[in-house]
Amino acid sequence: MTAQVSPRKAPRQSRSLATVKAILDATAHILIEGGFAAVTTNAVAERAGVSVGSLYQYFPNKDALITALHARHGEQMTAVILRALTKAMDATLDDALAGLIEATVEAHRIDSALHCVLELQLGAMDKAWPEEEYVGVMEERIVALLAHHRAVITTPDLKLAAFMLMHSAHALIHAVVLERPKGVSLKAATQEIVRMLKGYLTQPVSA
Amino acid sequence: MTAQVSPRKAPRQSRSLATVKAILDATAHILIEGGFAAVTTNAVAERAGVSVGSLYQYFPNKDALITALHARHGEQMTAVILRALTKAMDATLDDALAGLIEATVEAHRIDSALHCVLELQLGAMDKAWPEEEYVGVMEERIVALLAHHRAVITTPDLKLAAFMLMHSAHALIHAVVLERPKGVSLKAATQEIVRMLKGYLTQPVSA
Amino acid sequence: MTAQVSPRKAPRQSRSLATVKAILDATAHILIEGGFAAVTTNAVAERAGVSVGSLYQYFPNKDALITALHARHGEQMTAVILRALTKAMDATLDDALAGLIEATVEAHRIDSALHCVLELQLGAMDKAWPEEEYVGVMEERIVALLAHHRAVITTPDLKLAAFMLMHSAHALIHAVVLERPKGVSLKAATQEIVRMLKGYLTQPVSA
Amino acid sequence: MTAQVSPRKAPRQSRSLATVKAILDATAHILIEGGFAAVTTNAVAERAGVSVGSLYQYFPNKDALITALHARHGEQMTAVILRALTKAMDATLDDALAGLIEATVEAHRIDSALHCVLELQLGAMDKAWPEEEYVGVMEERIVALLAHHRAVITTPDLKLAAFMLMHSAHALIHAVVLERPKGVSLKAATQEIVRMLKGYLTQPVSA
DNA sequence: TATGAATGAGCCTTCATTCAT
DNA sequence: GATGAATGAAGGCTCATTCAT
Repeated sequence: MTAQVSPRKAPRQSRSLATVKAILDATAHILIEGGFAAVTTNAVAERAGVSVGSLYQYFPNKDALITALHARHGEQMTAVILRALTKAMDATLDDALAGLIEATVEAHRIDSALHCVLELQLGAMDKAWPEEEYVGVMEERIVALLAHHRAVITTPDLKLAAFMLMHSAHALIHAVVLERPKGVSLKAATQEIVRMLKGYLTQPVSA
Repeated sequence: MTAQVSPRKAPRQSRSLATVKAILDATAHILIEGGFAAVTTNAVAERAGVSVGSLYQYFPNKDALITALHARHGEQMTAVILRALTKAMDATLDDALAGLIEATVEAHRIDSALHCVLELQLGAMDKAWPEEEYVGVMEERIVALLAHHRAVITTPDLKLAAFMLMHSAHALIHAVVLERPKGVSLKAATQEIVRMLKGYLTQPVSA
Repeated sequence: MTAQVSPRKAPRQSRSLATVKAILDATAHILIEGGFAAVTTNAVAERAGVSVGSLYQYFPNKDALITALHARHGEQMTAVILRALTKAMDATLDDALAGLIEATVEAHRIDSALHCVLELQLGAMDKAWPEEEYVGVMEERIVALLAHHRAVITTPDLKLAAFMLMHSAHALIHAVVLERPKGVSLKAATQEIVRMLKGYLTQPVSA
Repeated sequence: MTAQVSPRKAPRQSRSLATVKAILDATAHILIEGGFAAVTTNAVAERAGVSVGSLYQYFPNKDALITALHARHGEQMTAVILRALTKAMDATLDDALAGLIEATVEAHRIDSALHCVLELQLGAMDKAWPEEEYVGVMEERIVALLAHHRAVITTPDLKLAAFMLMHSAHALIHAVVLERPKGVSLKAATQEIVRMLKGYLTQPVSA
């Protein structure tokens, strides 16, 4: 994002970027360790090694802090998944699903603690990040993917199928990453999810 | 829940019960209307028609209030679902799944607003309700149900299957109750969930 | 205002009244000593001998504090002046003016320091007290008084005359109370004001 | 004010002067538009088109800023009035008074908004401008003027008369410029003030 | 000299909790 | 037991002022 052409001006810019990063990282840490209630502007500033004043130079208020963190995290995850979606277009349905789930699992492992806390605690604010926008994009892409494999899919309504896929997969991946039952490997669990989705999509019509 | 036979003691006890109920109801209302931030002990007490002092007679602190509400809600939901589980033991797998999902959907509709808020905003506290205990019980019962239908189920690991079932069903029911895609009836959505689960459990092994 | 019939409940009420009074008095003291900038809610509460919390039990915010002080002061002053105006209706023009000015001087001496600070510093807020209401009433009463003495007054426009009277008298009284020139007694100054007003009202038309 | 002949040094000096002017102008604008509370050093600097750092190069602190603005404004007004006073020495008492009042009215109209805000909100600081010095000078000049017309003035104490004149005239002009009663023209109001002062100064002794 | 990011003391306000009545 | 006024710690945020560049 930052073209490093002018070596003279870069430090300035990167100082700001570094500060913003430090603040968001501090927010994430405190959010994970102490929950939403522990995220105070003073605590964040202190942990980030800056003054409250600086925090307010980059974020207009406390909510913006959480929102920005959410956005950053969401973008990271979305990027991973969308990349997988793109790749999936050139594969068999089996491989597409497997690639997608594996990528999503991977995305969730990036910062699973943060992901969990954000998902659980962000409702405490009047939803701020345009999550739905990204979700909408993903839904469309998944519908496209399914349409691409229309031939082998028995489910009639692809949009409904995408809805079912997204929600069940998300919940399962969450559960698997955070509280996988003993004795089950992450790999096995991932395969089981793929198996479930595959079964759902290609289920004999009469069933 | 506790039928008091003695006419002398009942009023006292029921007074307390009534007050506790009023307080929890008030908490629920405020939580739904104004979110977690709106739940202040004073607001709850006022809405419940009692003094803050009285609130502190029944709940040692604010967290206990939320925890109790959570517990009450959880018990209500669990009761509905466990009842369905019991009934399901005497039905075909299809009917068992249908009954279970329908019951869960129904349970979510009891007080979906509260359920949503609790699930979304309760992470804000260090999880207090012994949710896992109930979840554990339910998991066991589901495993038992699956075992009962072992013959028609192709999934080898029933514990893993129960895990998959619970999480995907929960997420889907949530999504369906709260943000069902346009053009899809609640009934259709419910049937689709059943179809998915059935497909998963009875999927041809080779697939 | 507070009918002291029930000796049981009175203490409660008077406790509140006493607290409110203490808070307003503290505000006045701090305002006089340190100016508007020194009036912080914490400082006021401390000086009043109560907690900030209590301050906020009686005043919704800092501005309300200043507004209330202004109102209390304004009411005190207005009462004194209106009483003099009533008396003045039954006197000669000379005595009426003298009585009025003397009463106003007296009113300004009630708490001249506070009066001064309020007048100077209240513009700092978006005018809160309905001062204009009282001023309007006074203006009407003065016009009435002048009309009563119409015979000896040469100024044609009584409303304009009232305007001139009020503003010049107010400014002069202020100046006289706060920074009377050396060698001039308060009494002499007061008489001089009366003389000026009398001269204005009864000035020969040709002049 | 300081004409710089040297073409080499002038730019420097005038740069400073221009900057100071810009800063004071910005302060005035903000003070008028947003009141005392809106005057922050950052806001002033931004509006003036300079950095806060530069602001602090010319003014040691915020108070100095306000003080300087007050001084500048006071000097402008005083200049206008003193000029009128000088002219008035060569006129009849009537013309002298009329000229003086008209000049003062004019002076108040130069920047009545600023004048108003300064007068109202400046009490918020520990009066900083040596207003009294200027006031003292004016008082002396007015006494001189009155002495010049001693023959037609019946008021015995000229110093007291000057005091009365200044304060009543100032208050009336203020009132007239800012809240003149409906139906009264500025000219008529000005004449009425002159009439009042004339009446006061030349009032028959017995009255 | 000019700049403006950084600082941090301190302000207003809220709210969980207590305790005298 | 019930009450609710009182408490005061703590949080979000502002802004005068400084100082490295």
